[in-house]
Amino acid sequence: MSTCESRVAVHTSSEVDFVNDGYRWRKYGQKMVKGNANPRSYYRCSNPGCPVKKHVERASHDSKIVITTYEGQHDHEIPSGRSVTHNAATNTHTMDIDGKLGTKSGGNTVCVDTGERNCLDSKSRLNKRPNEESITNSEAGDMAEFRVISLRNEGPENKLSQPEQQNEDSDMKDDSVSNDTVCHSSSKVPCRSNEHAKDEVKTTSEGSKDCLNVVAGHDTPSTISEFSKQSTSDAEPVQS
DNA sequence: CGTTTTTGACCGGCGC
DNA sequence: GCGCCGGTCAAAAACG
Repeated sequence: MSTCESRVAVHTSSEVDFVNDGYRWRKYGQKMVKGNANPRSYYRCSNPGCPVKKHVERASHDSKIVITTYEGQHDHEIPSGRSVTHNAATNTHTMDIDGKLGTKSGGNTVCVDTGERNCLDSKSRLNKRPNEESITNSEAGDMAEFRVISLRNEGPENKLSQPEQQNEDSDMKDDSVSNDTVCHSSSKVPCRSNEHAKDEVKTTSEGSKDCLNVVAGHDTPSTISEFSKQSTSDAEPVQS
């Protein structure tokens, strides 16, 4: 169980602290965590039997950055009604991203998958995990672009946030992060209100990358370095 | 009326 | 062994 858990940290630049991913979530707790003035909220998938959980918190130094950590995999489809518990307020802002490439106020989302989605494949890429891909695409209803980086950790790597900034080198050398998969996808916002958002997708390749670094740089420096690397060279295969 | 949120308490793991 | 901290539970309140 523990070995096959998947953990995905999603960094979202948004003013509301909720990322609409298409699923229904039920909040079951909220806690103040050390080193962060903002509380962390704990959600659980409302679907009966679904083990997926997620934590939502804001970056301590940048309240615009929302860090959502997903745990586990949904064993069901996205609720057709798309009756998400919260509004996808982000979407509205997200659109602005289009005109704000490179600015941190965009609506970019950075996903860092630090879990073991498939214990078996250590080096397999997205094509090997249709699941993840589909999830990312459809579930990322939240905004224009989504990037998922799967860092394969064997367990001890629970702390997504490195205490200190390490060199990307060390990061890559790290045993716990032996494999990383970059999943890059652009998704259209699911909500009706988003129907206006038509072209946010187009900025995918460059805009997100740019913002990506900005956003990520604030939070998980080391991871980020990988981001830029990966996304630059490896991000595309996913989608197309 | 059913579902979700809020919030304090409780529990287990970890470091000292 | 003790204290701290993160995560979860559960009862009550709020909401649609």
